[in-house]
Amino acid sequence: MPAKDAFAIGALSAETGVNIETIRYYERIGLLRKPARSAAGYRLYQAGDVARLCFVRRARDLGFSLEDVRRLLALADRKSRSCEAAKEIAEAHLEAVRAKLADLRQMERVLAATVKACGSGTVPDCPLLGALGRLA
Amino acid sequence: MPAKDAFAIGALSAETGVNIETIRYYERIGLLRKPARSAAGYRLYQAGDVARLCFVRRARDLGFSLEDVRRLLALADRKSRSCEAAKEIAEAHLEAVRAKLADLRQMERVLAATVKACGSGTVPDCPLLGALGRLA
DNA sequence: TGTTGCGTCTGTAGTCGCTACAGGCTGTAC
DNA sequence: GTACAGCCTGTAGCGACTACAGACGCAACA
Repeated sequence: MPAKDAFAIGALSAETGVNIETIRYYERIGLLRKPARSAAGYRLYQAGDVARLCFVRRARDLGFSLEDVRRLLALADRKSRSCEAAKEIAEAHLEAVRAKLADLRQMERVLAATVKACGSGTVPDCPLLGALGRLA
Repeated sequence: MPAKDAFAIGALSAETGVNIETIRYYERIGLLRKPARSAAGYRLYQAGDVARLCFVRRARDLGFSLEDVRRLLALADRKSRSCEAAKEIAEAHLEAVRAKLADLRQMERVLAATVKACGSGTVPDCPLLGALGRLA
């Protein structure tokens, strides 16, 4: 018996800001459990599903992979007192973020310098293209 | 008539640091032109191909999309005196890089704070999981 | 009672930039 | 001759969606 306050996928999408197709995708890959269905086959969600999907969205916003999200969800479900496992996941991810940050900063520096070298575009032999390499 | 100093794909890969499969991929999508072939069908490259592929690699290292790389290559080929078009591409990309940088910095801040809140993992009710949202 | 128009369904294919096979041919060294 | 590395094509997989096509459901309004 689906509760009275059940709602369809469009409402869940609106509530969480997660695309409808993405919600179905999450279900397909087993990140979200399969919801109840109406007689016509419509997915029927409840308040708990909103919370769960918001959790996923926040984790995704923080850049966690879906695999990480899956693990974090499992941990949150288990309500284990200590959060060592969660912390491990987050720390590993934080390191990855910092590595990517360093890469991007480097890119930014080089790009900015290169663009600047181009000045107003009146330089003969574009230094930007030159920086990438002479062809033949 | 392929020049005497022609070499196969493995050498091009070693020379440029670009994976063999990636080179073939670049050729398939038309980023690199099709090289001459030996009697047995082996790809035969020349010095110019090394320069070209290095150009691609540097651009990729700077985060340009393959579509951007394609355009930059075309510009470099045209040897047009002014580099306005190249500058436009680079500036647009630089902006995208900066946007991503801002995103990542935000992620880093939140993640670092969250991990820190977890402390040594002895806190009851993991604040990390809590930050993502209560389930049920 | 239509019919309009949106919402939802499934299933498949496309995106980006590779990467990894499988299964076969080539070229060289011993 | 035979072992073994290198090369070939073609296809499928990755992550995380996104975008259809084509069919059905449902509520409102004339």
